[in-house]
Amino acid sequence: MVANTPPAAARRDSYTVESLLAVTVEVFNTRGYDGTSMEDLSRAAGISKSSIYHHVRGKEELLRLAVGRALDGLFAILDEPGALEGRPVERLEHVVRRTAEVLLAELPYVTLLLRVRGNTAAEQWALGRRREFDHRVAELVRAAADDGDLRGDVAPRLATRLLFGMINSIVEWYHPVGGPQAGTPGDGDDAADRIVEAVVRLAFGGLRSKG
Amino acid sequence: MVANTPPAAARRDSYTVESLLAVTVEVFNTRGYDGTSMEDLSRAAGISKSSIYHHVRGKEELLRLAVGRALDGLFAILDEPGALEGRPVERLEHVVRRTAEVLLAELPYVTLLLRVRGNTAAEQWALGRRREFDHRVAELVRAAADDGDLRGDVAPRLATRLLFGMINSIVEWYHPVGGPQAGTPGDGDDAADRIVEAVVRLAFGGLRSKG
DNA sequence: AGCGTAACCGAATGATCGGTCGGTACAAGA
DNA sequence: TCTTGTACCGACCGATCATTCGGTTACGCT
Repeated sequence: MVANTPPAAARRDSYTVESLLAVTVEVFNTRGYDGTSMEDLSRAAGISKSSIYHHVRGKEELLRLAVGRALDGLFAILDEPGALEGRPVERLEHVVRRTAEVLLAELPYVTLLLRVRGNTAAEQWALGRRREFDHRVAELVRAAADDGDLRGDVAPRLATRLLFGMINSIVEWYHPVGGPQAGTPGDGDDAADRIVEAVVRLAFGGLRSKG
Repeated sequence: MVANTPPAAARRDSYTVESLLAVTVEVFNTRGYDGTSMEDLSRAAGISKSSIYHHVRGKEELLRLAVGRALDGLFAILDEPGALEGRPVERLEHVVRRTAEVLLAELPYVTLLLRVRGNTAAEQWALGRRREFDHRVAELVRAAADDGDLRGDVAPRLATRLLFGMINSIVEWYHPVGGPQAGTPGDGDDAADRIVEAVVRLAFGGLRSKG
C-alpha cells in the first residue's frame, strides 16, 4: 500500500475534501445548488474561491461527492441481513426503519440528494441511482403484498411511493439540536429515535386508534 | 361587475399573464427557479425575453403569482363546510382528502410551492403562508387526538408532518397523462382518484392488512 | 384613413457567474 | 540550508445573468 499519509490536521489551516464537503452541503441545502455561488462557498468555508479548486475539480464534483455519499448509505441497507432474511413484510419493515435511520444520520447529504432535479450530468447520475433504489424496495413491497401481509386495496407501487414520500419528507423539517455535528455515534438521539418509531408505526398501522 | 374585457384571444399572438404563468411554471419545475433563465422562459413561451417584461415586473413576480395561486387553493380547503363541521377526526379526513385533490388539480403550482426555499422575498412570503397552513392543520390533528380518535403513541405535531409529507410527496412522481392541460373539470381522472383514495386509506389505516 | 396603444422585438447594460492563472507561504525530508 | 509539494491567494477571464431601452408592428376604434 501507499506510505501512511501525514495527518491532515497537522498541517495548519488545512481542509480535507471531507471537511470542505460538509461545509458545502450545508450551503447547498440552504440556498439550493443553483442558488449557491462559488463565492458563497468560499465565504462559508473561510478560504478563497480559487482555493476550493485545489481540493475539487469544481462545483459539480462537490455535488457528485455529496449525493454519492447519501446513495452509498441507502444502498448499504439493502445488503444488511435484516433486508435479506425473513418474511418480505419483516424485511420491508427493516428497510423502512433503517432508511429513516440513515436519512437522519446522514441528514444533510440525503437532503441534497432528494432535491436533485437532473439539470447537470451529476444530477442525472444521482437520479438514476435513486430510481434503482426505489425499484429494489418496490419489489419488496410487491413480495409482501403477494404474501397477503399488506392491505389489498392499494397498489404496491403506489404504496411504495407514498411510504417513502413520508420518510423522505423528514428532511423538510427536521433539524437536529446543536447543528449537524451533534449526535455522535452511540449516544442515542432521542428526537431521531422518536421519529423513526413514528414512521414505522404510522406506515404499518396508520393514524387511527384501535379502540 | 366590470365591463366585459375584450377577449384576450381576439388579439393575435396575445399572451395573458395567466397563460404566460402556465408556461413559466412548467419550466420552473423542470429546471428549478434558480436554474431557469429568462431566455429559457422566452424560448418556452415563444416570445422574446424583453416581451416578458411587458406582462410582469420580472422573474420574481412570476414566482410570487405561481405560489400564490397554490396557496389560495390550499387555504380555501380550510373554509369548506367539511373542514368546519363534525368531529375533528372527520374534519381531518376531509382536509387530508381535499389537500390531495387540490394538489393534483393544481399540480404544477403546488409543486413549485413545495420547492421554495426562502432565498428571495417572494419565497419567504410563501414559506410564511405555508407555515400558517400547517399550523391550522396541526390544530385539527391535536383536536382529533384529544378526542381519542387518533393513536396515542405518536405525537400530533409529528404525525401531522409525516402525514402531509406523504401527501406532498405526490408532486415528486405524479405526471398526469397528456400533459397538465388534461383532466378537464368533472371528467373524473381515474389515476388521480386512485391516488387520493390510497392516501386516505394509508394515512388512517396503515399498510398492514387487517387479516 | 388616421389615432392610440397593447404587444412585441433586437441590442445593449452592469453585475455576477464558474473557472483559470501565476505566484506566495510554509512544513517536511534530504 | 536547499528542494519539493501542499495549501492557499488576488487578479483576472469569457460567458451568462436579469433587466432596460428605444423603437416597430398591428389591432381596435372612430
